[in-house]
Amino acid sequence: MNPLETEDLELRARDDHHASLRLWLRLLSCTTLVEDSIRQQLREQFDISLSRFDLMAQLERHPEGLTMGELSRRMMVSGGNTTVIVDQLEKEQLVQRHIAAKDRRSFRVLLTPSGHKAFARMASAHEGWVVALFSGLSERQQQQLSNLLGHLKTSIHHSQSNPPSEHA
Amino acid sequence: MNPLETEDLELRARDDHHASLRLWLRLLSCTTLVEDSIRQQLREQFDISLSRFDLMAQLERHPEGLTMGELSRRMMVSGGNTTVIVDQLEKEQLVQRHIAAKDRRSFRVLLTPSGHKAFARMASAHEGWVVALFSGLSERQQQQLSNLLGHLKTSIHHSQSNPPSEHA
DNA sequence: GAAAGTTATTTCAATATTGAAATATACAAG
DNA sequence: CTTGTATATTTCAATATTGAAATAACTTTC
Repeated sequence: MNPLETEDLELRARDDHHASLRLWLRLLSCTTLVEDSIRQQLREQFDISLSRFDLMAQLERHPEGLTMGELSRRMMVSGGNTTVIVDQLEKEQLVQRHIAAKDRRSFRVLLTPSGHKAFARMASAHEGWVVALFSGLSERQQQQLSNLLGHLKTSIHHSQSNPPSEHA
Repeated sequence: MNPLETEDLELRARDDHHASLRLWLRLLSCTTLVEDSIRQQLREQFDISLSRFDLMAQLERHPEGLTMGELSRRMMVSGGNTTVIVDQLEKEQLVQRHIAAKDRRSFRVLLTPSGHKAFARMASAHEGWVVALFSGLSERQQQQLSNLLGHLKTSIHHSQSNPPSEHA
């Protein structure tokens, strides 16, 4: 390989790096835009935090309930944080800790009937906001975006469980 | 329009909604994965927070310096937060508040020489992590993803300055 | 050149989040 | 049974972030 080719490759590589970096900044800024908008709407219209809404959304999808650990993992937050949020929601009787007979270390967290009702009201508005925020993309573009993000997610998960060796 | 057609449209609409929701959750989860990974690496290898790194990155790109307001807007965080971060970095002499003769309300924040040096070291490692995290996507896929996110970002910004009227 | 309004930053109190240590229960091996 | 180890949750202190009020400097208008 002659010097010129080497230089070309290095330039290419450097450009790729900058491209990945730009891509990451763009990804971050889109997420922040959407997240801030939703957070603000939830606060204004329902006086609820995004975390609490998210936790209720997880429970809605799992009528059989979830343990604290499952909730933490799904929401990608610490266990300590999950405890706080569940405590708050339980105080307002929107969720309930349901002790399992089997294993007294853990329990399932469930939506109460009133939690279910409250969530239904919010979820419909929430869905509308999300649809509106993404409506600048066609259905086809959204599908593409979703596919690409799916790839990305899988590959990150995979690389984290099988980290590349440092040498060779 | 007969009942069947109505039902079809409603189903289509509902599916689209769920599609946008799923897309949003996927976007969020990719961002969280990347962000947590970078945050952890920065902490482990350089003992610095992501916020502080981000602020220095903004300054690196603007050798002429940025005002507090510009920094807040670019980093999409509150002014109060920016003050705290600049205070910390200034205490460690990585940045400097440079008073402008013109307008004594504001000033430009600049990287100091040692800040510049420290950032250069970190930036190169950081770029490597980002490249690795996105390496599951081909160059072409990254380009596509970047384009789609660019559209999304623009359309959200546009819709927020020109909010759709509620009726008609 | 005051008064009124605007812009830039900081301060402060409230809230959110993490990560580590503490607690409690379960399970497995001897 | 008891000891050791693993798992599930909570507590707690430290850190991060926001948003509103306070402060200071500038600009416009009369």
